[in-house]
Amino acid sequence: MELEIPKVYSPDSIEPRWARHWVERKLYRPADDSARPRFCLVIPPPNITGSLHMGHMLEHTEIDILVRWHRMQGKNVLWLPGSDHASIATQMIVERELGREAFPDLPSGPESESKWRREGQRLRREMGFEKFVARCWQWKAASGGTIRKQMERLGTSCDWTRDRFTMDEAYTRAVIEVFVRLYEEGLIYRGKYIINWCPRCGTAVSDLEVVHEERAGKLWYIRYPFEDGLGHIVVATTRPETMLGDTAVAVNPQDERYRAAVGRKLVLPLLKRVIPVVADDFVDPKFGTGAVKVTPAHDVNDFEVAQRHHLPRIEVIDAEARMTAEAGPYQGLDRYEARKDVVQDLRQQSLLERIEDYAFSVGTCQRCKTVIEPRLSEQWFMKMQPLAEPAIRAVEDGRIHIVPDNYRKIYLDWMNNIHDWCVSRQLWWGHRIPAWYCDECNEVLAACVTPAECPKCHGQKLRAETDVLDTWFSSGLWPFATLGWPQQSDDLKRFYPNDLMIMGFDILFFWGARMIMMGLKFMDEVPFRELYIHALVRDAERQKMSKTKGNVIDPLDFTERYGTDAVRFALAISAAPGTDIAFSEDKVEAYRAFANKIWNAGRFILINVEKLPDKMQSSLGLALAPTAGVGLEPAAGSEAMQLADCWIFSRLATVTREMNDALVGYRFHEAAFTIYHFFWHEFCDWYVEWVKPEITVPPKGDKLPPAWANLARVFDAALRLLHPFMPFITEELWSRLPRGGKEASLSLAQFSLAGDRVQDPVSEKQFLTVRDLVTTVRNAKAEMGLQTKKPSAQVASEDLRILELFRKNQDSILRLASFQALNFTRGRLNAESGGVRATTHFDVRVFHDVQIDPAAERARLLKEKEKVGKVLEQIQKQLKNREFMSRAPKEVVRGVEKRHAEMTAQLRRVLDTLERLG
RNA sequence: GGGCGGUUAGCUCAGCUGGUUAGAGCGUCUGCCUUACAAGCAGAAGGUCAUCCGUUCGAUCCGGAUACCGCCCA
Repeated sequence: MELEIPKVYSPDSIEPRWARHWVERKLYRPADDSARPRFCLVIPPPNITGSLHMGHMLEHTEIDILVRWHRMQGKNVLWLPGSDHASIATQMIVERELGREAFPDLPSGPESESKWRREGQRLRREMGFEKFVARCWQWKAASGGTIRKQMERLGTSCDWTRDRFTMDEAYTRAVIEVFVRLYEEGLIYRGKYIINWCPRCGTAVSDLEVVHEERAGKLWYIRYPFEDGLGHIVVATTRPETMLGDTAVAVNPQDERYRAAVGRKLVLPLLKRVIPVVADDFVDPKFGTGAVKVTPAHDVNDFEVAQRHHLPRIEVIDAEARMTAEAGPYQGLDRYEARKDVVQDLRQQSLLERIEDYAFSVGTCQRCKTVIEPRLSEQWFMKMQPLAEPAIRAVEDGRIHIVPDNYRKIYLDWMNNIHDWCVSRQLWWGHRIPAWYCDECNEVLAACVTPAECPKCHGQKLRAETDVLDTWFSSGLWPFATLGWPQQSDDLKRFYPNDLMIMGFDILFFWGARMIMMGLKFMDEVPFRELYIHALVRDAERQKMSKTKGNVIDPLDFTERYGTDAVRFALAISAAPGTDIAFSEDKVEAYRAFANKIWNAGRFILINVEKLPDKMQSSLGLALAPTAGVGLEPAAGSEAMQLADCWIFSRLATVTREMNDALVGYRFHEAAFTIYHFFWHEFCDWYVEWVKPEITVPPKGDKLPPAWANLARVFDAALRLLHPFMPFITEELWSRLPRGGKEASLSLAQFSLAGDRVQDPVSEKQFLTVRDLVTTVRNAKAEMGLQTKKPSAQVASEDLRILELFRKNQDSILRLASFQALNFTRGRLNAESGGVRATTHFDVRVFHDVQIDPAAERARLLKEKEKVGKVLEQIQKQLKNREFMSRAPKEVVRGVEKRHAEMTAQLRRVLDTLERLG
């Protein structure tokens, strides 16, 4: 019979079964017509190209803990899952796949990668829009569900019947609706500005998608001669090849050195174009020579300078980062080849004054790491300031609460310095911008349905926009578009605004900020009440995990080896708000051990349940029936039992409250630690050990012993508290307990059973005193080398109540400390024969027949003397301090005084013993 | 350049608004296969809370400076 419950917990035989069960039974659909309070959040949608990484695992663990916790508190819970279409990433993957099919025999490596990619891009254009997008859908159907499968396996308790995708038909309608409305209100506009261009992806990207990197570079000092042949100006640049597009040189108007030069003309080296010297405040006199070249078509700042001074904009670098015809002899060269040639030519013409080493920051494409080319380009933009203002107010006035608090500042900072957002992408996979150009009157129009004719000139020649929208445009609508918007659906009415959003810091601006702006704009209400920013999972050395470093930990690999519960718990107990997590295999191992501990506690109980007569088993089931759990209280038992029961039930109530408090504040680590400590070091180490005799001895009569009811209830309650953290093992053990009713799942049961009325500080204190005695004598035994012996002991105290307490609990004390007999004496013990331990409330003498090493005993006592002496010294200093005595609160002073008495007595005893020892 | 965070045991981290002897996991050492669990049990060692100055009766905690490390933004 015992073979049915293996000694070692093996999650792999249990977790997949429950994972399937939870999904198949659709347990996590909210009730349709619930009067219960609700709790709702939407997932930050993982993208379809991804597979689950440690960041998701943490995010989903945190969300799932909260969701299960709320659900177990009786709330009507919706956690809505989904994924986003990842415009650039998906297109890249599909293109590469096309390229691979074209050159299947190339070895893998970066060279082949770029060849595949280039060929894929060519093939895409060749096959055309329709076919390519069909191919993307095909890929999505085959590979886009990876994360969903992984999430299902991990037991994520979301409502899969509401799974959403950003390119679903309904969702797409929402995206189009939003675009058209914003366009009609003038919040979306089209224009030619400097944007971030990725030459490799062949598309514009937003500021947020550019990653700045410090690089070692050079500063080239170039001479620009004056047209009149009288001298020259030296300009410094990090990008000499862009000089071909210069249309001016700028200096600061306050700069004395150049005052006379302003207004004069220069001859642009190499191309011999005549350009003016202009004065502009933007120029930093301390940079380089204080004179900078102005390249309006290839630099944001220069673009603005050019606007102010009405300078022409000459494009010298094209979409593939090659030099244009405007670059004259350099036409067709790649930007870096051109740099080399330009520098060489300048040197030859003695126009290169010097070259300095210079560390500069360069923007790279978040996707492909290619250096971004700032480029003049016609794109669609979104005006952000009008949208940002309400979003700022919502956070400032507390309608949205950002946790941890420091992110609030970061959010506000970003919002206050917001720039317009380039939302168009020169890609095919994504939401096509619903705009048309009239070839007859040049009108630009946006509409939800394809217009038949130009509303302005009634012309028929309408050309559809081919650009798609930035993926993040659609993500901004996620909290309401997933619920059916623009329809006024029931879900939308019931679940908007969401209660919470949990996301990583890396997407605070991409998503969090934009969701807030869009929610306020289109729903006139915040998208969520709280925004919790979770930490970053790093490796054991606190390094960021990255594929290039090769330090990525695959959560699924760990899950297979250690169990989902162990990985979840390791994450949860490390998840202090605002602190990154140093994750390691050691940690997961430690919490696998915890799972094993839980398993064995369950094993102990279940093995012994089996031994109970059937009748008692059903009584036990009744004791655990849901109705019986209300206001959980210990059943009356013997006096000794009663003490442990009152203690553990009281602790249970405290632990429950502490966990609730911790979870309200997103202190996952605290909640996890609280239940860990309770389960292992209180329930297992003390309670189970205490009640063991009553559980393992076959019960007499046919009434269920109260010890049984109590043990089962505490275990049951502990499983409930643990469930949000370790859903699998708790579900398994809970389902194996005898039970009166037939509940579908622990995940739908009540979280907390213990009410505050079982709080019992007196019993708690008494129990701790008894525990103190056990620990003290165990310690004495160990230090005297008596671990294998079963000695007797004498216990003395001046407090008769303590002696009485010990006497009442004598049997348990003897058993737990492994002693033969105890006798009790009023007063204190002297130390003549050694083996005495003194504590604040009692003394203990361990009788022994072994020779105690007097030197070791002496050393121990000297150490104690020193320790106590030090503490005492501090206390005395405090007590002598008049200011402390008069100013500190009375309780604190009283506490110190009490402690002074205790420590004095203890020191005296130690000195005594030392003296007797000789 | 602007802003933010960190520095606590050998390692990784807790320590919630200042108040008894600063905690945990892992690691280390000692003794145990005690009939739930060796992924375990019992016990132990290990910290001038980065440095300096200040506020306070009292500072790991509050303020300032320094050093080192890290992050974000431009």
